[in-house]
Amino acid sequence: MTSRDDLNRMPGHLIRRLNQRSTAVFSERLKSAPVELTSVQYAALDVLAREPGIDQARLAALIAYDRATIGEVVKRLEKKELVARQVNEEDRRARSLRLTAAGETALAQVAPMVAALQAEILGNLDEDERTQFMELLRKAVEA
Amino acid sequence: MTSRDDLNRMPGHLIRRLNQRSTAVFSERLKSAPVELTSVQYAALDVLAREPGIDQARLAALIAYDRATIGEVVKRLEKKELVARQVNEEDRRARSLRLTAAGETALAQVAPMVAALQAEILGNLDEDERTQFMELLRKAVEA
DNA sequence: CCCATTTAGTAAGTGTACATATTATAATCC
DNA sequence: GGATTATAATATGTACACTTACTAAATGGG
Repeated sequence: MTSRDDLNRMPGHLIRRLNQRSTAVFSERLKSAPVELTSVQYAALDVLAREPGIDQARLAALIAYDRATIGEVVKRLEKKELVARQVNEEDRRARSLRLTAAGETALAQVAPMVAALQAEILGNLDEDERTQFMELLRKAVEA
Repeated sequence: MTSRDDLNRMPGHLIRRLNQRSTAVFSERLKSAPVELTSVQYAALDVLAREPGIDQARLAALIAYDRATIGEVVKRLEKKELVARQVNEEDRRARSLRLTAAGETALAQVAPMVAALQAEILGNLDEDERTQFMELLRKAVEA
């Protein structure tokens, strides 16, 4: 007999499925938010609140994306008027990024929802398992 | 002081980063393959080898994707002549899918590479941790 | 048998995600 | 200080990934 279910023993496949679940939970919960955001958009806002004035390259590095993707994400956030972008006069290649007032408000409203939904992503695990899993996850992702 | 590093304590963020690592390892290793495949394309070939003749809806269900995405993936595999698609005469809405000879060959060549790269995805974990992690991952993803 | 519902696939639209190339600007080296 | 090199952003192209809407075909109930 050939081995059944090979795919479901592969880390790559299971990781993809968990990520899928993660984004599904995120967008489902965010539907009831005053401002609808994707998880990437949320991550960007979160970082910009902590480090106002950084440019797109630094933002990309901080949330672990390539610059091209972040360029698109920022463009959409700018369109929604949650982020303002201006040429950095010290380095005219760079665009300095900041939250707008609406961006600050949106982040404040959404942050608790995002925090709350995290447990649901790992809803099949109990408290202990979740802690354990997070520890291993952190280690697996380390530089 | 505000809490530093919130993002890096969130399952969602870490899961995304691990998935990112997973796909990066996959495409990096597959560059030296005789046929270059994405991880989704590989998953599709793998399932079709086990269950020849299934339609796109069933394929989508087995690898946990939506039908629209699988439609695109299959279209590309058909273009590469790795998969053949024909109208199911018992249900003319459905398209019956099979590997071509080239598809069988490609899968046979690539399967060992894919199996080998899985450990690398969790390369930051030791043997024990990997086992543990896989157990929790499986549980987290369960229906 | 006929209509309502369901289902398979496709189409259209949005949003990542990344590689590669190009442009503008900055920094460095000779 | 002019050429070389590096970097920020944008542009282009490919491949997911999902939602909603649509078409065609099958099914189930009355």
